[in-house]
Amino acid sequence: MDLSTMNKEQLEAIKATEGPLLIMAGAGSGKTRVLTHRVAYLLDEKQVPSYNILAITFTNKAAKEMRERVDKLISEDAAKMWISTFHAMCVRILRRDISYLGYDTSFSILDPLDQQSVVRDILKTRNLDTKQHNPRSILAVISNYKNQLIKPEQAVAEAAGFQDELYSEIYKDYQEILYRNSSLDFDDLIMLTIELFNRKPDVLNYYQTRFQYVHVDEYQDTNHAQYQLVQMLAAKYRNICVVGDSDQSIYKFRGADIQNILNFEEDYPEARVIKLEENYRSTKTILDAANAVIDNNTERKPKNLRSNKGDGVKIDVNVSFSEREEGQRVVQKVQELSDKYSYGDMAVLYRANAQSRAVEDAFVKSSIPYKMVGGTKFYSRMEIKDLMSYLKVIQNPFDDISFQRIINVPKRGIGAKTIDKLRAHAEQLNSSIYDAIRDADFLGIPAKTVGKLMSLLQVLDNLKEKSKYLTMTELVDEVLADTGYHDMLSSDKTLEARSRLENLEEFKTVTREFDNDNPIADDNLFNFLSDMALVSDQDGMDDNSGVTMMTMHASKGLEFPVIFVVGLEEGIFPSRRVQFDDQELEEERRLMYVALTRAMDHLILSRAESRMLYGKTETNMQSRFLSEIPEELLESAGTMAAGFSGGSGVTTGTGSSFARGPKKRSRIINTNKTGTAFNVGDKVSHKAFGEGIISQVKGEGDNTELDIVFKTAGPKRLLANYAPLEKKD
DNA sequence: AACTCTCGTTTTTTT
DNA sequence: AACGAGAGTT
Repeated sequence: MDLSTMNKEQLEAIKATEGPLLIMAGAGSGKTRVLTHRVAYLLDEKQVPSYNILAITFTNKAAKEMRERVDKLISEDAAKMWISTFHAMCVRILRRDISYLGYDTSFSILDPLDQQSVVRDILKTRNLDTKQHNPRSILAVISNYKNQLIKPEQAVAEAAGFQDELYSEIYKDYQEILYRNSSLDFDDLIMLTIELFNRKPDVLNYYQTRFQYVHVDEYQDTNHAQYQLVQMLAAKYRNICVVGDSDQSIYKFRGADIQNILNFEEDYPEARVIKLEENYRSTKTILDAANAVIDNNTERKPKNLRSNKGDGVKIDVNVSFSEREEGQRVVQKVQELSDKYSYGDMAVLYRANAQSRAVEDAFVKSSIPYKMVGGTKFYSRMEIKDLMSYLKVIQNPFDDISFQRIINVPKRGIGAKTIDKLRAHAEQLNSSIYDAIRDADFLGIPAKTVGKLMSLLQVLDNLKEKSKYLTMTELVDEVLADTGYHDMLSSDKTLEARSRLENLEEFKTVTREFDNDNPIADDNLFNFLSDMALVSDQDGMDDNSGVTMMTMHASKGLEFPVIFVVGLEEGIFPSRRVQFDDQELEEERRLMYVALTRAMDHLILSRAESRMLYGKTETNMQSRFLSEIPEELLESAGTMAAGFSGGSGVTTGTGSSFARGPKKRSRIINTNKTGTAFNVGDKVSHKAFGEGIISQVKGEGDNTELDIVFKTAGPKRLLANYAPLEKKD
């Protein structure tokens, strides 16, 4: 193994194999390289059996990459080493021993949509309104409990106040339902692994003994439960190496606790701390900008990240009139740079997925190949969810959540009433819908429907048999054929149905890949489902062919020669919701820091003066983050109106005709829609509400809101732009 | 039971 | 603007 290219600190980190070690790795400081070499060093130089090594990452991608890179470095095969995500690791552990906790080993893993339907069900049975109690926020509370390792009983006991009491009760219901369905959500995977370890010390001891060397990547992103899990695993040998950068902590919203990394030295007083501060990725200009921005955070340990490269070129800043023009500017720049860089060398980053639209449109129009990471998720498409539900039910018949999804898809004439009866019966039996169907005869379900249910059961049982000897690809085909799902879509000639069929076809590339890696075994289906549950849309498509589009969050850990950051506007980034919360604001700033430090050579920042987002046009000032970059690092031409906090004089790129063309067009579209002007006192008539009088006019242009008192329908607030209104004289 | 339409909500980020 | 839940209709 060649360590000659390592700098002093890197080398130190690689060789400090014994005892606790904290590697504070700044962006682009060769963190992954150090980690992989460290593992390789353990294997090759220290002769540690691969069996004794554990490395935990947050994404599948990181895990995969790490394994590949380690494999390249070492002489022997390291198949027995565990390199996996927290969640995949826990699935593996639970799969062996979850029966100690009373769960079935063929448990399903719920995705967020499934979770929602469980919560909705609970709200329904409790006669609660989903409008007053938002399922998503309830799930956030539940997730919080689990991250804090608080069990339902404890949550209920400690609840104070009406909402706490209610939500903790819902948590309890939720957890019971999951248990009955042999289903776990993501947070359960961690929480239950810890519970397993607590209840079965010998199981814990097995893993403690096995994993003599524990590594955790992105340690700043661990939540309390994950932290706890790591502590347990490393308690015996205390050979724990954590790597992270507190400036890149951007997942607080899902429970990440930055204190985990900040307190490492207290947790392990004997710990060594090594700082990697030499950046090999970005030009000095880019790094200076990133450092200047992050320097505005008060709650941070100062760090001195040095560039290893030259100054490079200045940072481009574009100010556009609209988000459409912003997209066109990106395209223009992409084309400019495309003789020097391939499309795969470039990435466009944005704060929220909703912003991707305008950029995507521009790419489509100019036929520039692109790929989007995340966003409208492939795996949450209806047809994919349906197929997965079939597979889940075949694997785990107790999974009522999936069963209810597919029981009448395609339409089999099994309606809400029948399902209600089955559910009630299943509850009485303390069993599943699948089982309840066997008693359908006695439940007052019409004979015709009973027949349908029976034949469905037959089909599923058959498929279960088939699953034992078919490849996943074959099984998917059989499922689609036997259940009538394929026929349902192919007989429907709409464009939508056709695209759904295409998606299912696309899905088979995933199964094919799985089949290639996995010879047929008894538990093929289980393994496939486990993999799938933990796979995100970010994984897979590794092709290097187009410009990458993704959220800044998704970009963490990646690097590109050319990076675009769009939507640098107050209210967008930083997001409106955090503008007045200092802590949240610092988290956003770290996100900006992450985004900037993804770039190697070129950084192009842009903002739009007005933006149509979520159905309305808004005008925003320049993002404070943009203003925080020293002017001398920016490429400017011409002058524009000042931005946030006095503005640093950031300007348009060219002020050329390019900027004006779309400007006009957008304006025309806006005025066309608005049409008539409305004033207080005007009499109007509305398609549905009838006659009324305008009592107030708020906002302007697209945003004009009208308060109207209707004769019969009473007072309403309407958007002038969209309401079917006619002015009367 | 299936379909259609309307209404209201949503929009941060995700393993 | 887009989407989904729920109500109302056939």
